[in-house]
Amino acid sequence: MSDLLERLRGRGWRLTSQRRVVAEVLNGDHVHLTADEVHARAVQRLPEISRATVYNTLGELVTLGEVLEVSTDGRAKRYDPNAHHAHQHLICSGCGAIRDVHPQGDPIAALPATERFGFVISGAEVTYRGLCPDCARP
Amino acid sequence: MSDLLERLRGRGWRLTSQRRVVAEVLNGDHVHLTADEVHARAVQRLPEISRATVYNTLGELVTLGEVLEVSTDGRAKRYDPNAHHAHQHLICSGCGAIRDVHPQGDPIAALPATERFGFVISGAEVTYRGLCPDCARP
DNA sequence: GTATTGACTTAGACAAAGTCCAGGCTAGGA
DNA sequence: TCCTAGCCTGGACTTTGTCTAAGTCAATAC
Repeated sequence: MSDLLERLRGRGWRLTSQRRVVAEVLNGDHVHLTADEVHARAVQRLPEISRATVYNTLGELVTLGEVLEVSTDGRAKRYDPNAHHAHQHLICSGCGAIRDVHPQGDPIAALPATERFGFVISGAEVTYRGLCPDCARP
Repeated sequence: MSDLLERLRGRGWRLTSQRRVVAEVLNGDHVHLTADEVHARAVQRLPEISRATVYNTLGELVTLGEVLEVSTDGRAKRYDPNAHHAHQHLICSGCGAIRDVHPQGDPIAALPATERFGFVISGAEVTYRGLCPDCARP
């Protein structure tokens, strides 16, 4: 946690109370929060923090590769602090619950050269969809 | 094309001029249009068609499994009429271009039972990211 | 400890994407 | 031809995110 903040300071980040709070919220017990959810939790610790600052900070963390942006449903983006461990997502079509999962093999390897159309491929994101045990119950 | 409309009529769909136009636009030469782009093209054929109708019709086509919704960048959703052929997407991080690609193997098979957490998995969506030949040029 | 300064933050306006609603219209069956 | 449930429209509204001008403050230098 303060690892993260120290790392960012080393990269020229100013260490403000707002950024500290956003980082703390992301590393709390809830993962995959939306920007608005991050803001709501941040406000509890720092009542005057603005929405714009939360958006800015999240955007910077994504740019710096410290946080992953996950587009689950085309609505609000979600932010995943677990960016340093390769993983994919499993989403419940019923209730929207998200779990981190670790499939076997590298999805990029599954794409033959003839299907790459000359692109330089930098990453692959896999989203599994299904019903969680609660939503699948009859 | 009229295959599609006949199929939908068989499912109890009313065949209105608005729905016909939306289906025609989707099957035109551009794939992966946003809802707004679909609307813009539909208006050229049927000037009084409303945005709400385009959104409703696209939503119904997605529900019926005739069209795929693709969330490329967390902004506008895009609609892919090629829903009956399993495929994934390759997106250029530079210009946003999208190509349909066909990876080898089934991504669902790559997810071991221990990583499914009791979910009933219904599908997997793979998004490859990279730079297209034009954007990769120095 | 104080001064300085440029990066950071704020409030609020704005924009884009999508949804909802009341009222009018119409495709398809009788 | 008539009827009616389902469909469409325009416009207001919501949600998510961005931008801007003015004020604030962390880090550095003195």
